[in-house]
Amino acid sequence: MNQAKPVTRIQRRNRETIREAALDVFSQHGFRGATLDQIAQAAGLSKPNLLYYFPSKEAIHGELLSHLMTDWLEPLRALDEAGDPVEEILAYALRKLDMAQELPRESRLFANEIVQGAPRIMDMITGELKELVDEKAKVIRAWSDAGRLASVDPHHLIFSIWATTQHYADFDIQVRGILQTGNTDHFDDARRFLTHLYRSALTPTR
Amino acid sequence: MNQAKPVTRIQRRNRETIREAALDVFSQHGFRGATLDQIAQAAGLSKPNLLYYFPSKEAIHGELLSHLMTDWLEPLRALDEAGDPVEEILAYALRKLDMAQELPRESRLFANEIVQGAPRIMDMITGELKELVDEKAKVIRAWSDAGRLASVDPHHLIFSIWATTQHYADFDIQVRGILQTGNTDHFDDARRFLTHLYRSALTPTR
DNA sequence: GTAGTCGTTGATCATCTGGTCAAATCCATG
DNA sequence: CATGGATTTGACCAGATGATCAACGACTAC
Repeated sequence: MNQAKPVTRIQRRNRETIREAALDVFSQHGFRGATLDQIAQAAGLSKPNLLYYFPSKEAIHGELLSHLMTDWLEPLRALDEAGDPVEEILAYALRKLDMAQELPRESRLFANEIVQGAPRIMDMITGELKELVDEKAKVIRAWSDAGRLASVDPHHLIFSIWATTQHYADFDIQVRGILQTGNTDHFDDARRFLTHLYRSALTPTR
Repeated sequence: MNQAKPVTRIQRRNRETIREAALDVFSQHGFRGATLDQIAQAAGLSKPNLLYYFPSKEAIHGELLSHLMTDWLEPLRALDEAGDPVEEILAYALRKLDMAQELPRESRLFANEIVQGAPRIMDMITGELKELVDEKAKVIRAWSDAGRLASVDPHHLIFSIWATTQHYADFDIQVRGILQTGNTDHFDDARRFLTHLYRSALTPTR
C-alpha cells in the first residue's frame, strides 16, 4: 500500500521549490484564486512537472496547511504555567507579532482559509487547536484566580492577541497604505503599543 | 452620454436581490472564488439576467465595495473631539464590534479584499481612509498630550481596534469552533473584555 | 557505455466560467 | 386588447483551468 518513494536529491529540491512558490501564490490569492500555471511559473517548472511531484492542486495546498499548523501553535504551547503571568502572556503576544513579521505568507494562507469558512481545516480547529486553547485558558484563569493577573476572559484575551498580531501580516497592505512607509519600522511601534496595551490590561490592580 | 435609466419597481427589486445574493457569495468566497452561477442561483435569477442588471462580475463587486465604504468609515468619523477621550474611543470600539456582529458579510468582503492585496480599493485606502485616520490620530494625540488619555501610538491604537473587533466577523468560524457555541452569546463576553482592555490601557495613570 | 529508472514536457482533454445574443415573454399604457 | 418597450432565458462562445498521457531526455548503477 505505502510504496517506498525514492526521495532523491532532485525530489527534495523540487518539492521544496514548489512548496515555496505555492506559498507565495496561495497566500496572495487564496485557494480558488490561485492557479497551477501561476505556481508553476513561480517555481520555474512546467505545469505537468508540478503534477509529477504533487497529485493535485488540493494536495499542494493541503501540505502547506498541515506543515503550517505545527509552527503556528508552537508559541501558545510555549506559554509556561511556571512563569510570571503578565510576562508570559506578553512574551506570547510579542512572539506572535514576530511571526506576523517573519512569516506573513503563512499568516495570510491561514487567514484566507478561515475567512472563507475553513472548509479544509475545520477538524483541526475544533480538535487540536480548541484543545490547546482550552488548556491554556485554564492556566490563565488560574493565574487570575490567584490574583497574579487581572481578571479577564481567557479565551477573548487569546483571540485579541491573535487579532492584534496577525493583523500586521493579514492587513499589511492597509497598514502600509495608512502609515505610508515602505520599510517595516512600524513593527517596532506595534511592539511598543501592544506591550503597553497588554501590560495595562493584565497587571493586577490590587 | 448618461442615458435616463427607467428604474422601475422591477429594476429596484432585482438589483437589490442581486446585491444581497452577491454579498453572500463574495464575502464567503472572495472575488475570484465567487462565480456568476453561484450569485445567480442565490438570487433566484438566470445568469444572463444578472448581466442584464449589471454589466459584469466586477461591476457587482465594485458596487458592493463602494456602498460598503460609507458605512464602514462612519463610526470613526463619529469620534468626537469634544467628548470624553476614554469614553469616545471605547464607544468607537464597541460600535465597531456591533458592526462585526450585525454586518459580518461586509466585514469579510472587506477582509477578503485586503488580505489579497486590495487590488480594487488601494486608492480608497491611501486616500479617503488614510486622510480620516490621520485626522483622528491627531485628535487622539492631542488628548494624550493634554493628559486626558494615556500616551499611546494613535495609529496602532486604531489598528488594534480594527483587529480585535473585525476578528469576530472575519474569523467567526474559528471563534465559534473554539468556543463551540451555536449562538452569539460570546459577543457579550467580547464586549466586556474589550471594554476592560481599552479602559485599562487608555485611562491616564497620573 | 548502456540499461533501466527517474524526470520533463508538448499536446491534448473535459470542464468551468464570464460574457453575448437572438428570440421569447411580460407588462404598462392607450 | 394591441403595441412597444422592459424583462427573461436557452443556446452558445472563447478563454482559462485542473488534469492526463505518450514520448522524450537525463541520470545512476552496473
